[in-house]
Amino acid sequence: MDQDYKLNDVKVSLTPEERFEEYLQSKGMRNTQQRRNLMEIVYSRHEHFDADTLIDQLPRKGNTGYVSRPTVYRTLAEFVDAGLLRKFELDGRAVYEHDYGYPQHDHLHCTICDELFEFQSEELIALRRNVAQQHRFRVTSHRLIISGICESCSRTPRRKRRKQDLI
Amino acid sequence: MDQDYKLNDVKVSLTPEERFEEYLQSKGMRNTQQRRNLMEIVYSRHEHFDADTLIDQLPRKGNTGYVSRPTVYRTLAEFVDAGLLRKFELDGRAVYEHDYGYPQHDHLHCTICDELFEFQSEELIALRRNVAQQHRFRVTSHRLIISGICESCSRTPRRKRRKQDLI
DNA sequence: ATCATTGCAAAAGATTTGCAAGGTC
DNA sequence: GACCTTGCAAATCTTTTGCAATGAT
Repeated sequence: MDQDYKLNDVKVSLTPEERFEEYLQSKGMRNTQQRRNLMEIVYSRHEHFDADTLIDQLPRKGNTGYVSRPTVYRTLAEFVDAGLLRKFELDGRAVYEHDYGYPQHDHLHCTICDELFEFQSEELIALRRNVAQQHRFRVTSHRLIISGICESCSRTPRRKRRKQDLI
Repeated sequence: MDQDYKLNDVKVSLTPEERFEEYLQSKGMRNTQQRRNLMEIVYSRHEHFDADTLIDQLPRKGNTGYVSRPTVYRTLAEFVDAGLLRKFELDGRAVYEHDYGYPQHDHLHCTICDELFEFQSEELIALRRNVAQQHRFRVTSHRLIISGICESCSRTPRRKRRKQDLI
């Protein structure tokens, strides 16, 4: 919670909590216990996650800190809207990652262990601008995922960590 | 149905029908009327489509040429497996496009009219190779979607053609 | 005749919604 | 106190599956 919200050349003046607070105020929304609980878990580590992973990290029903499934989905959408999280689709499910205070990047996706690795490329930004210009297209964002097999899985094949396997 | 299955520098010797026939034979599978029906519709035009769009183009239940929803899904998976179609996800639903006989390309996605525009970029291939090399990653494929607003929608804003709107 | 394939009905998985009860400003 | 938010239950949307009947070779 006391992390430094700078990474590489991206600097930000507000913590994610502060920024969310601003967002809520500007929308006439309220900062509830559930939203604070989720904020804390989401920012406790810098990793890609989906709704179910997040729910698994929450206290179970009946315990303090519990947040219901619909509220998790609703709050994730708010985090995205507030610019705190970025959302994308992988194999038909939604994946979230930190956006606020983190530089633009893309992903390598290992189809064996299901891990996501980040990389940055300025050439991609140039490419994107060129393509858009040729098509007279006004770009708002892009998503590049390179799929394959990561170094570790090339050496020591591991089984894919999948939802079904956890039952 | 009598198209020329060459585009740019990609040449193929078999029609999609022939290639699918080969695939079926090699797998001990049978060429049924349903599969032929779907093949014909899928190759009647070169456009991106999803399962529902395809089903909408089929005759309704009770008419000749009808194919049930489960069979449509099963057959699309076979087309992908046979290398005839490529599949990707957009806004949580599966989108298909011609693969066999068509060159590798990526997409611009207009978030207003929901249209997909294709583009090719050799720099992207080089970029992909470089990134993979740096991460000792063995690439099998990639997917780049640039989102924004197309030329036509910048001039004459149109409403998004969405499933819900058709009811 | 054998065995793949189909259509039906139902299930499954992820996400969303209506609404009454409760919480925040 | 006004009204935003929550949790529940149920709905939705897309895709998948079990299975008996049908069809292809």
